[in-house]
Amino acid sequence: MINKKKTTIKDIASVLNISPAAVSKALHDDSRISTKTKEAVKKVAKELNYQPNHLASALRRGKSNLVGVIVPRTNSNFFSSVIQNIEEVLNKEGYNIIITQSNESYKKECSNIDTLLFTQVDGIIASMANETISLDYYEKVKSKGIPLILFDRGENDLNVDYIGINDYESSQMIVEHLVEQGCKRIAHIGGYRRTRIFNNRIKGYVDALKKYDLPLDESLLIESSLTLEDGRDKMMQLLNLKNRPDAVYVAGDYAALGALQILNENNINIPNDIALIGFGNEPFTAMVTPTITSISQHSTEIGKLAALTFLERVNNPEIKQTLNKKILDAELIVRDSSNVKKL
Amino acid sequence: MINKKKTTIKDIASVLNISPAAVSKALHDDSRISTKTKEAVKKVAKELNYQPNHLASALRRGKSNLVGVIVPRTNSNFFSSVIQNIEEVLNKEGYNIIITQSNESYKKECSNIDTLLFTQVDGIIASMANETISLDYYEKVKSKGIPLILFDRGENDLNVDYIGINDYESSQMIVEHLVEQGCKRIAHIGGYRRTRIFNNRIKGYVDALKKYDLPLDESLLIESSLTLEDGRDKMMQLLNLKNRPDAVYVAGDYAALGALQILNENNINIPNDIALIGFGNEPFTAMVTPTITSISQHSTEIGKLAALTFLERVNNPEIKQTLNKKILDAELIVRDSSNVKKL
DNA sequence: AACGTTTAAGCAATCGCTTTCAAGTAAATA
DNA sequence: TATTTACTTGAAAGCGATTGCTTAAACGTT
Repeated sequence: MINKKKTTIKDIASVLNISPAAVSKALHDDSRISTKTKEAVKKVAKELNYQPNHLASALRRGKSNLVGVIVPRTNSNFFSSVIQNIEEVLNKEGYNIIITQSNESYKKECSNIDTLLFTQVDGIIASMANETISLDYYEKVKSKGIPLILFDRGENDLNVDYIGINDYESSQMIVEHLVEQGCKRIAHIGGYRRTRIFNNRIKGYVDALKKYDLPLDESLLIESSLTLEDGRDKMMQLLNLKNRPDAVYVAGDYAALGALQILNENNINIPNDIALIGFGNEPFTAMVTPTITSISQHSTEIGKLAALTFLERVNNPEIKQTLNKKILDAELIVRDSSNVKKL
Repeated sequence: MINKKKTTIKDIASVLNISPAAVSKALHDDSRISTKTKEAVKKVAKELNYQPNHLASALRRGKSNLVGVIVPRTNSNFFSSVIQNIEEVLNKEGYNIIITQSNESYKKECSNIDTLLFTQVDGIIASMANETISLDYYEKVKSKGIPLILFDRGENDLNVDYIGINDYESSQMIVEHLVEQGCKRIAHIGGYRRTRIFNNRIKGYVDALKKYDLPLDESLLIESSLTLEDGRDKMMQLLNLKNRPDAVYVAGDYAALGALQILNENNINIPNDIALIGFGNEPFTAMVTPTITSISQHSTEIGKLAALTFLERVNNPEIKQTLNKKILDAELIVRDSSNVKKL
């Protein structure tokens, strides 16, 4: 039968007639061990198919080399791309990641945090659920003294690292672009105001209108959960206005898709009757008809930066955790849904 | 300052003047401990904000309560849904999952396996990368004696558990449906033959043609990587035939989307000129114009079954690992791209 | 020749928790 | 009263790897 007993450093030690301690040191290229012994140890280790017991070393060193990642869902191009880049950077440094999903639920997010703390992760990188308002649980993480890095959804007053894009500026770019297309009545289906990033997008929208001398019509500024369904509802609401908008900027791609469906179903010409812009640059924005203009959030950079920020923290525990915002510039990807000239 | 020293069972023990052993037992509701002591222990544990050290108990018990999951990518509705359901079932049983992505690369998949073994996972649930042919690495997992469960991509000769849908039958359903729509020249853009599931789809397609007395035209049966790009290329290839097909069944939704783009770009009426069917029921199939008929793979059930299968294995280690296929029936979701009658 | 320095490896204590076995106490039985 | 029996708890031995402290030998230096 197959040998199921795992080989330990003790086994290697007894083969070579040296102590387990020497084996451990040899495997870590400790300078106190001779090259000859090191080679012998490594050779035997390979022969016995030795696999270090991560749990034991983690216990001893008080480090699990595991990093927890919390995202609202993995089923989104943005998050899965962020995750992939976090993983790439951290794997190189010997860390593994544990991914958990909150499904936009605060309760699930809390239990995720518990799970991760229970697993003795060395740090947590998270993007908060839409629902999340209370920060108790994140305070808990902070109080454990392990690095906490937030991205995208998570700008906050927790005094921890944050990585995101410039939402305010993004809104400005969008409005500017729409104005260039000749739009005068620009609506905004925004996210929940209590979420910082959505609030920033709203602020950017409002200020941009002011900048271009466009009146702010309260009926054109709508708060939404930004799901596909709600995008449909809110778009319908806009269509029912006596004075319809000539452009709609939706703060999320899924909701933008819902809006697009309503427009198509009502045979409204996009972008000539109403131009449409989303946010997030999900792949489907380039797949639907017409393709949807959107904002790219630089998921690659965000992921890498988040990972690097964690590494910085974990390698310099003496530096006190403080607010450290890294804000990236976003990019407007112009597609058919807002490209009036082209049509 | 915040108390960063973690409380251990020793701390609780010393507060109550009992032994750490008693505390351990009390926390596990061991019958040998009096109710009074248990209550006292739990109260103190809460007061001291005790969090069990997972590493220590895992080391001691030789179980990490971690399950590794390997998927080609999380950025797909199918996989992310499977993952979510695996997580749901396993969390209830006290397991956490570590998700890794292979990005369809065999090399990455191997390193993922190494990572997971290193992390001392109690089992691995995986769907193999497209590239994966050699099974050495999975043999390695098997030889470690930890449960290995494969799903979707992974039907194999490894003699391990496998959960998937009935690909052969799915193809039959698709062809049957197309025949009902009046199609006579049905093309199939299939996946790589070496991958069992794609081969099964091809077989189902071929046999179904026979069943309905349709001739098998080799130029209508194409092997593809099933990426969006390749879907475009292969669709183009079909359009260039002297004798075009009147229906195309694509073995993957992304490639089907590519095909749809080409058809739209060439102003070919879907489904009247050419009907189109995908596979996987990715959300975007319901978002594009026209919506794409596709096969739902019951990701929910697959995830749950995979998790339950793992639990069965891990709770009955005495039962030898054997081939144990669980094949679910798939469901055809008819949409505009193949609904001739409706238009 | 005497002593300090390097180099190479071992010893033993931990990390925090679990588990077996024995022991102590109280209650029950003979 | 003596002996079981049941019930609680404690002591101690690890799980496997790491690490500070020693030791022992080899090497140099006056």
